[in-house]
Amino acid sequence: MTTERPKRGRPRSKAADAAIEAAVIEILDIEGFVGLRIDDVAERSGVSKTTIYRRWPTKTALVVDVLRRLKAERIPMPATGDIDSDLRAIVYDLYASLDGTPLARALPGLLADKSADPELAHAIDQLWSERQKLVGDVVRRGIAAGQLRADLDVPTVLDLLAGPAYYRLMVTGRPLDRRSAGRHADALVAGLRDTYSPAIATSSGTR
Amino acid sequence: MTTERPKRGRPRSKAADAAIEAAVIEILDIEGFVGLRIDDVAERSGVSKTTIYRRWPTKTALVVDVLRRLKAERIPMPATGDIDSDLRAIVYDLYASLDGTPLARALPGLLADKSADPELAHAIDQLWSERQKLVGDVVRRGIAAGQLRADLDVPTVLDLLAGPAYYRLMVTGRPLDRRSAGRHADALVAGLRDTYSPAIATSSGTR
Amino acid sequence: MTTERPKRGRPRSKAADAAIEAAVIEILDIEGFVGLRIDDVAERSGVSKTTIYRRWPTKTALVVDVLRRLKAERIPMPATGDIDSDLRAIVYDLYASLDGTPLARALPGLLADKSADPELAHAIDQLWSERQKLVGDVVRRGIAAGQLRADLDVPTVLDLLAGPAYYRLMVTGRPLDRRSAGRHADALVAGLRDTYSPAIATSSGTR
Amino acid sequence: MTTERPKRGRPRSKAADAAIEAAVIEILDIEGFVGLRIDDVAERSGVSKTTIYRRWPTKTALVVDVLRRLKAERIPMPATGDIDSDLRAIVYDLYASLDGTPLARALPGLLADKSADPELAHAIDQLWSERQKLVGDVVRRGIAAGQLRADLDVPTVLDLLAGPAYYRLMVTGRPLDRRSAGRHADALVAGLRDTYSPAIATSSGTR
DNA sequence: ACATAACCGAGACGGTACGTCAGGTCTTGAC
DNA sequence: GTCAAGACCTGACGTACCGTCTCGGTTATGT
Repeated sequence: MTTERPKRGRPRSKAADAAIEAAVIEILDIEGFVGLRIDDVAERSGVSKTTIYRRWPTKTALVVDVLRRLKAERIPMPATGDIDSDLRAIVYDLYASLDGTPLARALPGLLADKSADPELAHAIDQLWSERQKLVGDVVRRGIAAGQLRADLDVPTVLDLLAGPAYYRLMVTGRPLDRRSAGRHADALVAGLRDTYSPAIATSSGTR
Repeated sequence: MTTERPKRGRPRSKAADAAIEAAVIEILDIEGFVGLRIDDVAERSGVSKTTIYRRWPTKTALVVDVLRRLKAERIPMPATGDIDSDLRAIVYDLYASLDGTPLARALPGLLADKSADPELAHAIDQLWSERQKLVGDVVRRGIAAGQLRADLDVPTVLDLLAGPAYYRLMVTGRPLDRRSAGRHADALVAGLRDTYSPAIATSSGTR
Repeated sequence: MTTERPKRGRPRSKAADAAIEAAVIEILDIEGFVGLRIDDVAERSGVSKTTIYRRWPTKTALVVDVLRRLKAERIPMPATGDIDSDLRAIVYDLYASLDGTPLARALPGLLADKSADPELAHAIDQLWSERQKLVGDVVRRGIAAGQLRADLDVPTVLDLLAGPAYYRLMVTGRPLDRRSAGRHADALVAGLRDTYSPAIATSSGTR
Repeated sequence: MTTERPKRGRPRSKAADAAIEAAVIEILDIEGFVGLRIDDVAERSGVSKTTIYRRWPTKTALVVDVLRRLKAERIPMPATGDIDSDLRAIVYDLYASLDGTPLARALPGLLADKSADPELAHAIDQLWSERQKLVGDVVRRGIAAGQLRADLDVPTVLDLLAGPAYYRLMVTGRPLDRRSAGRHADALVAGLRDTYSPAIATSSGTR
């Protein structure tokens, strides 16, 4: 129960929200974040610039919020307990979320402003926070259960899991398809696993 | 011999070049790429905007070129043949080059425009190309020599080596100090190595 | 009897009218017409913008109407028949109505829009029409009675009587106090009077 | 010799000045001051908005300056010494300057902002200052020479001379043609003159 | 020696987008 | 049907930064 305030005055148009969101996504897909102009969003969505600025103080805030809502729709990440398949699922999921999605089109531009804008930094961090927490739990459990190497710490593993994807997206520009996701997952998962017994099983059984 | 043209007229001031470069680096450090204004570069360097634009067609080209020259100063990467220490050296070197350097301050902004500007994309790629080639050779040799797992391919390893650093730089914003470089190197090198004998050596000897 | 229709629904609040009028006058006094914002009128009067716009189609119409009502309160101009004192009374009255009154604060702004807005033009003209008619009668009688120079026509006299006051109000900005009203009246009345006998009386008797 | 400064940098385009001025005058004539939009001035003159704003901080300043330059072109007012014809010339000249001229189209709008903007007020006052001084001299001499009534003071006469014209321009909207100028001049000049001998000449000779 | 050509500093210029503001309309729930 | 609240559209404003252009003036070389 979030207070359910009486709601006086004309309520904000939900249609406007939807139209704006749609327009942002479309333009993002065509022009990317840098090429996205608020005037264009206004025109394409049929909503006035005033209305956009009433809801979001700046272009950046608008895009972040649209992305946040998209993110929210995603189904929760399955955690089976099998460290191998869980890590693979995490990697595949990450790649899918960055392959041709609005997020992928917007990220480079957003991250460019991040260091200069603390509020933006926080907002962006929020985008992953939830998921990162879940992934962290999986990793922690894996270490505790002896499925992952004991010399690993959680933040390091998170960096290793996510890094390559963002690197491709922003630096090399190479595709983030399932195939490359598979390669990264293979190499990482094999390397992170505890190497005593599973390593032998791997060397014979994997691939 | 690059033609050695007759050189009529007043030669371009070398001092201007130096002053511009210095100004760009300073401003980059304070403001980052997005906040860097060429009017400011002109004022700070004591060089006129005209002169700047005579040499570089655009702000982006200027910054890329400054970075390129910085990069060129770096000593060549040592390749000892010992895959373990070579990979570690590569990782440490990468982290050092992204920790508080002008490159680090400029990268997010440059990458933001990359997808929309093919020329910029090419210029940025040039920045690493040489080094990437060297790293590729090391990895290739490691695989051929059986020091690295046989199921790895070169591009994948490059992504794994470089990804985490860029991820930290641009996404999480966490520091890229030697400590974290060490953690990443540890985890990666252990995982990438062929797991038969070296794995045992590692499990007992590392750290 | 204009039928007095049955009046369905909630009757319009008379209190709202009063509050709006008061707010307009106050704001006019502080900000003038240009600086008067209807949002401010709404807030200050405690009446909603909806209500204001239900009654007046535009900011200009609102202000004109408020002025009209103020004007209506003024006591009718005394016409004694003595051309001298009548003209003086007219001038004094005019000056008083423009010295620090809401009308004075609003006029420059209203007149600015006048030429572009016929309806406004008409509404403003209405503000004086009645009084102008009375003044016209006085002048006409004065001419007919030989008290005023025979070569004068009514519109010219009206311009001469009123012009200086508006000129001060809008152009020079000098005060419209009784003192200056007296000076103008003296000069005008003396000049307009028939010059045969009264002129001699004046030259000896005035001041 | 006003130092003739060395003039560094690209000089301001005189063509731009001319084009802007012309555009302002044209638009003023069609739309009046209120309807004049900087964007339109830019488009019509072929000069960018930036350039306009570089020279004048605001629309008002622009218009005032254009008017000032127009005013400057006017030939100096002839002062013959014959009070009668001098005053008539003054009145005719004033009417001509307000009949269908850019000044006339701009004035109501400018005066509307005058009371709220001290800088504007000063700028507007400057527009007449010179001429007012000359007229003042004529009046002063007339009084000293006994040609004008001794009970008159200069400011009052200035108000009487100018007032009716502005009143017509802004309040009644009636035309300011030569005919009405003549009527006002007749009435005023006759009234202001010393009434002993000239009055008789006038009553028989005028018209 | 002196003309020529390219440079340089200063600063105006055109263009594109930004974010803001005020007027006037419309929509909701309450009365 | 009116009211308060507040969202909404329109159209203009003034600002910021980019990259270009135009001056007057400065070096170098080449005849």
